[in-house]
Parts: sequence; C-alpha cells; structure tokens
Amino acid sequence: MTHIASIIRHKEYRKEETLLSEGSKANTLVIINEGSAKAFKLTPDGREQILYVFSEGDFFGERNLFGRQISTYSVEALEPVRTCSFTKESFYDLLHSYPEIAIKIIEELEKRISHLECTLQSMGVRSVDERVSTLILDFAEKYGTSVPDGTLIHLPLSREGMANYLGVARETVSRKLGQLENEGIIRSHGNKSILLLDRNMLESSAGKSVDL
Amino acid sequence: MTHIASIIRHKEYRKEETLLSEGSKANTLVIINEGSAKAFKLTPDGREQILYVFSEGDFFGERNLFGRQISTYSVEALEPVRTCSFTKESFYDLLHSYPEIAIKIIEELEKRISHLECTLQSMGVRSVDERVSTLILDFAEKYGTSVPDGTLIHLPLSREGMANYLGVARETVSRKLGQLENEGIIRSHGNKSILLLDRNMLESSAGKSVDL
DNA sequence: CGCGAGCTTGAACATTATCAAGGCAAGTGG
DNA sequence: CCACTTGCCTTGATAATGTTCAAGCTCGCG
Repeated sequence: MTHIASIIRHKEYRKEETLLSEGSKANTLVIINEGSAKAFKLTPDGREQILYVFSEGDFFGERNLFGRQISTYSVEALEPVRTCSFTKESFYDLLHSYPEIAIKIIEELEKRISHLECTLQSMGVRSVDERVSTLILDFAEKYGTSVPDGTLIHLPLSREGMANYLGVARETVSRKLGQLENEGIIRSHGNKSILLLDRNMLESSAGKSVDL
Repeated sequence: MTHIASIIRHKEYRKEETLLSEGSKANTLVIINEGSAKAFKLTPDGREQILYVFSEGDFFGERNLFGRQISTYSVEALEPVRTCSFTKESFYDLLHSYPEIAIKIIEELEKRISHLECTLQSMGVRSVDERVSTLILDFAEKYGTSVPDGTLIHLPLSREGMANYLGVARETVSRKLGQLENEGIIRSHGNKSILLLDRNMLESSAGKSVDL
C-alpha cells in the first residue's frame, strides 16, 4: 500500500476544467476522489452526448492502459474535482505485484458494459417520459439524501446536461420536469436540486409509459 | 493447443434457435465459428432492442465468467450457427496456463465498450437518416462483397431486425431505404440483400444530416 | 401455382425539435 | 444595498419527424 501511495499523482480541477480531451493521447488511469465530472462525445456540429457522470470512486482512462491510446471521449469537471492518477508504467508495475487487479478491472469494465447496454435499450425503446423518470431515480440513488418529505436530490447536471445525457432537447427536459411537478411527484428547488416527493409514482412512470 | 482442443464443446443451432436467454444462469464463453446471431434485450411489453450482431470470430458470455452469472441479454441465431464453448472451470484452467488471455479479454471488452459508446452517441444525437446510412455502411464492411457495379451486401437482419437495432419502427426503415433507392444510392435485391451503388453519397449522408 | 410472412405505402396522429420571447436568480459593480 | 446584467431556465407556437394503424403487395417457399 505504501508502494501504491508512492506512485500516485494528485491533481485538482476547477468547475468546467477539462480532465481529458477526446482524441488526445492518454496513458493514465484517473480516479475521482471528490467532486463529479461528465464524460462526453462531441459531433462535428457541436452536439454533445454525455456518456457517463463520474463521481467519488469512479475512474476512467483504463482503456488507455491497454491497446488504444487515443481517448474516445472528453471528461470535464461539473464542480471542483480532486483526482489521483497512475501512469501506464506504474500501473503495469502494480499489475505485476498484484495480478488480481486485472480481474477487478475486468469486473469494472463489465459493469460499465452492462450500464451501456441498459442505456442503449432505454434510448432505443423507451419513451422520453420514462427516461426522464429513470434519470431522476438514478440521481436519487447516487446524489439523494433523505429529508422529512421525501428525497432531496442535488443534481450534478444542468437541464442542458440532462438533455445531452438523454439525447433530447433542453426544452423537452424542462417540460417533462414541469409535468412531473404538476403531478405532485417532484418539486423543483432552484435549478440545482429537486425534491422527490412520491418515489412510487416516479418508479411506475419510469417503468411503463404513462397513461395520464 | 491440444489442451485447448480437449476442453472445447461444439454445438450447432438452427435459424431462430436460442443460444442464450436473458435472465438465465450462464457460465460458458461461446465463440461463433459459422453463421450469425443477434444479441438483444426485451422490454416487458415485448419490444426488442438489438445490441449486437455477432458473426464468425465473435464471442459472448465472457461476462458470465467473472462476477455476474445471470445473462443480461438473449442471443438468437439469425441463420444456422456453429459454435464452440468453454465452461467457466475450463476457462479458468486455461487462464492459469495462459495468463495473457486476460489481457486479450480486456482488449475485447474495451472494443465492445467503444462500440457501445459510439452507438449510444448515434442514438442520442444523430438523425435516423444518418443512422440508417451508417448501418448500411457497417454491413457493407462486414457482409459486403465487391461486384462490378458496387458492393453487394447480404443483410444479416430483416427490416424489422434493422428497426430493432436502430430503435425505430419497421415502417421507418422501409421508408428510409426506399428514399436511398430513389436517390440511386442503393438498389434493393429482394429483402435479403442490397446493392450499394454509390458509397460516397452514402458516406456523406451518414456523416451529416441531409440537406435536400 | 398459390399461400403467407414480411415488406411497402398511405394517411392520420403523436411526439419532439426548433424558434422565439420572456422570467428568475445569482453575481457584479456602483 | 440596490439596480443591472448575464446565464440558464421556462413557456408558447409552429414545424419537422416518426409512430401507428390499415391496406395492399411481393418474394420465396411449399
């Protein structure tokens, strides 16, 4: 463990700083210690598709440790972020000393594949209403805290961010959230947090197209 | 290599036979030797999202060799298929004898992640026209043969299959293909193959929403 | 040769994107 | 501390796009 500590590099980033650029050469594994960041791809015409929202404990760049060395997406801080990172070489050292790490990496890759497959299914067959509801539930899981009237969710993404994650227009996210608020399922608390009042309703509207 | 040969199981499947069921316990790695198969997820209401089209040399089930043992998707033969497979135990034996296989697996997982990320981006930000065009180009790559007037593509998927892969309605695929045919870019040859006449036009319509 | 599955086509409908205008809120500078 | 400004969000109207439903057609198979 002291061995590990000696080869770690710590870094800090401010909000909106870039941790990694799509297309750049990269050969480090980066672990997020604090804060959150979005991983995204840009089309030539500037449309952004968010692939992941990383927060404490998540890592990225593992793809650059093996074959491919060109990053396939960009990562940008959504709030102040602290990271630690291994270079490719130090990671290989580590791998020799602790070969079971390879299995851990494989397991994490599998989790990520699973997540991507589910997201892909959502984009393909589920309605926008369902996807918005699912997103809020996911955020409640990761970023929610229990309060007397429900779950208070600190949103890592702006409306535009959520739109770019779901693959819809900003305005559509606004409208869908407004709709959920009218139905008494959530309550907006400024632009950065949402109070989830009725989790059951949200789950049912995430599961099966609603109905009205 | 004789060691490997001794632990392989060969199997054959007819068209539409199921190689693996979503939700079932699975602990084998399956390699496709001949034929092609689709991997897909079903929603409760029966809508199908195709995740991959596997053909010679592709494999699946690797996810079941590590942590999770429940398959997250189904695999069904699109035509007669021959496979060979390893059980989890024999695979672990193999892994001990040839540890570099772990790296190979990681690299393949990375490729698949890359593919999923690109597909996700397509579903999120690209128009249906672009996605249809891209799909034909992909098929041309994998299943096309050069002929005097262009590339003859033997389609592994029906119109409905393509629709379920792209996440749109059957009818939409028909219409988009009809459109490409009117523009003289492709020519339908029955329902199972397409002649690609103008690859450049198809590439430009895959890259940037057209225009008219 | 005839039948049926899968494909095409059309028309009406639903949903979402786009464009445009206005509002709220946080931060800035007087 | 207040007015101002700027960025983001909401809301409305309209247009584009895709879905759904309903015929009819075609290809390939028995």
